[in-house]
Amino acid sequence: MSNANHTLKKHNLKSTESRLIILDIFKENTHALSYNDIESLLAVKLDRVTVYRTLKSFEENGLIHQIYDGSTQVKYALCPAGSCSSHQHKDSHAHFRCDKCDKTFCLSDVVSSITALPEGYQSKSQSVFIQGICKVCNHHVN
Amino acid sequence: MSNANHTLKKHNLKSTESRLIILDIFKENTHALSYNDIESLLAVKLDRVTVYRTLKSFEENGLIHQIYDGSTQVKYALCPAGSCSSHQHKDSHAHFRCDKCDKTFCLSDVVSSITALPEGYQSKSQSVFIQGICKVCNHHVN
DNA sequence: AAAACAAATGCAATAACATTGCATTAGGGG
DNA sequence: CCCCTAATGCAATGTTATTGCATTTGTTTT
Repeated sequence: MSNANHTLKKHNLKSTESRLIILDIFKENTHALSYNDIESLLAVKLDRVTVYRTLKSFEENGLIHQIYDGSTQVKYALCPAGSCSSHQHKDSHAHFRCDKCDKTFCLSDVVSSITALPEGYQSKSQSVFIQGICKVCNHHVN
Repeated sequence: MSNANHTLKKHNLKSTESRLIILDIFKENTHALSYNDIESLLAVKLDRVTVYRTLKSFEENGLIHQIYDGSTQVKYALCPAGSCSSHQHKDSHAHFRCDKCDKTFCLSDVVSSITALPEGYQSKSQSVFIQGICKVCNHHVN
């Protein structure tokens, strides 16, 4: 059984062609993907609805998480292995958006801490969003 | 000259009826507002396009900033006095979304710090997004 | 205070993104 | 290999946001 196949099973997802294709796309791309990104990376055309529903099922089963990075479309990225379940997403790692290439990355190792919240507020989760220049763009200095 | 009038002038915005109405709505609401929120708070009906364009002009002139809080619509909130210009938004304060009432607030005093970024990444700005229970909802304990 | 000009507004049309219902197909347990 | 359920694809529709253009309004100049 293929690796991707196994991943789907592990997350209680029936292994279908569309899901394998989309999962593959995520595994081959280190940055977060919007619906449009995925569509343009598809070798075979899949129906729009199928893609949206696949993303939804992946998300509900803890395989990917949503990222709001200020672009008009929601983006998705693979959850760090074992960190998310169908019940709760713990995508509390940092997200980094590059001002040059506009790509958004998960930085799993970056953690944040905050000063105390005002009286009365209670925090359940927090996440940091960083903007700057990514590794790749920093090396392509013009 | 009214206070709101003065605020508009200060941000190089022509003082018009629509702008005064919308600015007023922001001043009366401490949480971030989406287009729909604003529409339903309007006493007088304004054209959708006018509202969107007003928000755009406010944002371009440093009066409000956008917030992406995971809801389907972009939200807007007043910028902390004097912190933003037409050239750059410094909305690096924390944003807090309440799980109960679904409102999103700016917490200007909450600051965050992060651990070092991976080699090659360079940060220009960062912001924290916190989810939890807000002040008001914490007091309405059922 | 009125004319003149530029910017803001409102309407209609359309674009961009996302979801629903339903008939058909395919995965996988038995 | 059959059968049942879940996944898929199509068509239709919903939601959010933007554009072009004619008209109106705010402000500057005289």
